[in-house]
Amino acid sequence: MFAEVIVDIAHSDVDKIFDYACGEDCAAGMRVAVPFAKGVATGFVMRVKEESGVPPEKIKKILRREDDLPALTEESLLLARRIAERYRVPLALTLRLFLPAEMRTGKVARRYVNVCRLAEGEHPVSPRAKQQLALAAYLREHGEEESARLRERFGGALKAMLDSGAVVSVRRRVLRDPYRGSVSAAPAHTLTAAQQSAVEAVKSGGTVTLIHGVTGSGKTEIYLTLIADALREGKTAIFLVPEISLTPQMLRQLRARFGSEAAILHSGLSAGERFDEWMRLREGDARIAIGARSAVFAPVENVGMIVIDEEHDGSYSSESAPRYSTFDVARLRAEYNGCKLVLGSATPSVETYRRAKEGEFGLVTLSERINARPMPEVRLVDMRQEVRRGNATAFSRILRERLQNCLSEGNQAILFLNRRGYSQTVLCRDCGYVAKCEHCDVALTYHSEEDCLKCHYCGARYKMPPACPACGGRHLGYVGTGTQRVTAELKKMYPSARILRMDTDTVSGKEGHFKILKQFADREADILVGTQMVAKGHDFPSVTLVGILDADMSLHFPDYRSGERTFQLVTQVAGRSGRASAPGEVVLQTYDPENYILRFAARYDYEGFYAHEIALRAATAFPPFAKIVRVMVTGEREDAAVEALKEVYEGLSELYRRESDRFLFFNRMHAPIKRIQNKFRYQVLMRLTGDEALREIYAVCAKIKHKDVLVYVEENPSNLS
DNA sequence: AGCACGCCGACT
DNA sequence: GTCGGCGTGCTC
Repeated sequence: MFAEVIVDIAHSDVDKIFDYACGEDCAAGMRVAVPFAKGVATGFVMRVKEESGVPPEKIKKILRREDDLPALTEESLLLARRIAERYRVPLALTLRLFLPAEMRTGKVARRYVNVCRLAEGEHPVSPRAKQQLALAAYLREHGEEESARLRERFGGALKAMLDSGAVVSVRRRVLRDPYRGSVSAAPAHTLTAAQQSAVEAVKSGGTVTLIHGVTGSGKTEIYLTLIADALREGKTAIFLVPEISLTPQMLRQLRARFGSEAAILHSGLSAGERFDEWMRLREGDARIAIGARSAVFAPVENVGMIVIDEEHDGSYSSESAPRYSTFDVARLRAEYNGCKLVLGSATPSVETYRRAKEGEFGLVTLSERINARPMPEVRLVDMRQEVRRGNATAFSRILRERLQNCLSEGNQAILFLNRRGYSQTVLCRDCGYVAKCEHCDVALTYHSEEDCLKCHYCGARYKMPPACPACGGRHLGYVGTGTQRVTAELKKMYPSARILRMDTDTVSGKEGHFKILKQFADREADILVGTQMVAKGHDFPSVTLVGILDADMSLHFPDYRSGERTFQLVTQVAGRSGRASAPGEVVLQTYDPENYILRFAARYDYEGFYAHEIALRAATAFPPFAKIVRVMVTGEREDAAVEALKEVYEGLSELYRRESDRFLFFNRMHAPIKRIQNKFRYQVLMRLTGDEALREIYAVCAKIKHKDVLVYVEENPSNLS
C-alpha cells in the first residue's frame, strides 16, 4: 500500500504529492510522521493507493500515524484542494485551516485522568480497616471518582485496596469544557408568523437564502429553529458569527438552547479548550459548530444547515494568506452536503443584496420588529452651522442638550467616534510640519495619557516634541479629535458623569471587550465613548442616547465601500439605542447633512440606499459590476521590491495586452502608504470586468519568487492603504 | 522549510 | 593555497 502525502511545510517547492509505503491501517485524512529529506516531517495522507509510479528505491516508509481517527474528513481534503487551487497557495497552508492550531504544534493533546472504581466480584475488606470500608462505601455510592481526589480523602487506604484488587484504576478521557455548569433549561419559544414563513422559505428555497431583517426582527430565533430542525434530522450545523459577537451572553443563550450539542470555536478559549471543542465535533459528540470565520472549517460531517449571521461584516474575509472568502467556503460546503446556507443581516452588503435581487439567492424580508417598537429617531446635525456659531468643540449644541437630558433622567449614553487617541495628528501652525512615523509613511496620533505620539500602523511611540522639529516653532496644534480628547472634554462638561472609553488602547487581552461592556451593562458608567467596537450587537437596556460624532470620517474614507460601511455603521450604532421601555434617540453629526447615505440611514431606508448605491456602482464600474484586484509587493529592501514589482508588472502587462477587454483599469504605483513597519509597499492595481482573468493573475504572481520580497493578490480589498 | 552542493572574495 | 559567503536544487 502507498500513501500520497503532502508534507506540512508551507512552501511551494514541496507543495506536491510524495508517495510513502504504508500499511492497511493508513487512511486518507490522517496526519502521519514521515522521513523527509534529512529529517522527519508531519504529513497529511491525501489518498491511499495500491501502486505507485515512483521508483521503488526512492520510496520510504511512513514512520507512524499521528491520529487514530483521521483528523481531516474527505470533505476537508476536497475543500483544501479547491481553496489551494483557487488562491494559488500551497496545499499545506489550506490543510492547516481545518485543524486547531494547537494540534499542529503538538502543544495539546487529549487530557486523561485516572479514575477508580470497585472491582467486580467479592473482595472482602477487614472490618477493622475503617478507611477502606469508607472508601468502598463511597465508591458504591458514586460509582467512580478521580484517583487524586480519593487519595486526598482516603489516603493510604486507596493504595491498599488497589494492591488487594478490591479497587481498580482506569484511565478516562476528560474534556476541558469552557462553559461547564452554564447550561440551563431551554427557554420556550414560539415563532411569529413572519419567522415561521422565513423558516419555510429557507427550507423550500435554493441553496442560498438571504434573510434581510431589520434590527430586532428576530433573525436569531429563525437560525436557531433551522439549526434545531437539522439536528432533529440527525444532521449537523455550522453557525458563523462575527468575532466580536461571541459575547458571554450569546454563548449562554446558545448553550441554554443546545446544551453540549454546541461546540464553540473562538479565540477567547484556551488552547486545551479549543482542542477539546474541536475534538467533540470531529468525534460527533457535538453537532453544532459555532464560531467566527474559521469555524467554517469545522470538522463536522453530514451538515444539514449553515448560517452566516451579520453577513456584511468585514471579519468574514481573511486578511492574510490564504485570503479565502467565508461565504465561498460555506457555499462549497452547502453544495457538498446538499444543505441550505442562510445569510442574515439588517444591512446586507450591496453585493449580496444584488445577488438576491437577481434571483441567485432566495430573499426573505422581515420589516417588522418583534416588539413592534419603532426604531429610534435619528437627528442629523449640521456641524457647519455649529462652526459658524462659534462652536469649535466636537459636540453640537443639540448633542450636549440631549446628553444632559439623558443623564439627568438616569439613563446611559453611547458616543461613537472612529478615531482613537487624543487628536488625529500634531501640526505645526508655523510651517505646516506633520509628525510622521519613522517606519511607516503615516502621520502620528497624539495620545494625551502617555503624552506621546503613536503610530497606529506599527505601534511605535515617540516623545512629544516641545517645539516643531522642522522650524523650531512653538505653535504645535492638535488637529482632529480622538476618543481620548472626547473623553477629556466630557469630563470637563459633566464632572459627575462616570465615563468609560473603549478602543484598542483601553481594551487589553481577548476578553478585554467584554470586561468594559460588562461594566457598562452593570451601570458602572453613564457614558461609553468608543470606536467601531462599540457598534456591534450588545444589548444595553438603559441606553437611550447614541451620538455619532463624526459620520464624515467613515463617509469619506477612500474606498468604494465607504458609503455602504457608513450606512451599516449608522444603522448598527442606532440599534444600540432604546432597547428597553424608554424610547431611544440618535444624534448624527456631520459636515455633509445633504449626503444621501446619511439621509437614507437616518430614515432606516435600506431599499432607498441600495437603489442609489447600486446605480452609482453601475455608473462607475465598481463591484459588483467589476472586480478590483490589487497585487501587493512588499519588502524591507526597496530595490528588491522595485525589481519584483517590475517583474510582476511585466507578467501582468502581457496578460493585459492579450486580454485588454477584460480590464477596466491597469496601473502600477506606490501603495498609498509607501511604507508600513519598515516594509516598502508597491502595487499593481487592476479593475476587471469579471473573474475570467483572475486565475491568470494568480498564476503570474505565483511564479514570481524574489528573496526578501512578498507578493500577494487581494480581491476587492477592504482598504487600499 | 532545511540542508547539501557548488562556485567566487579576504585571510593564514 | 584555504575558509566561507549564500545562490540553486532536492526531498517520495
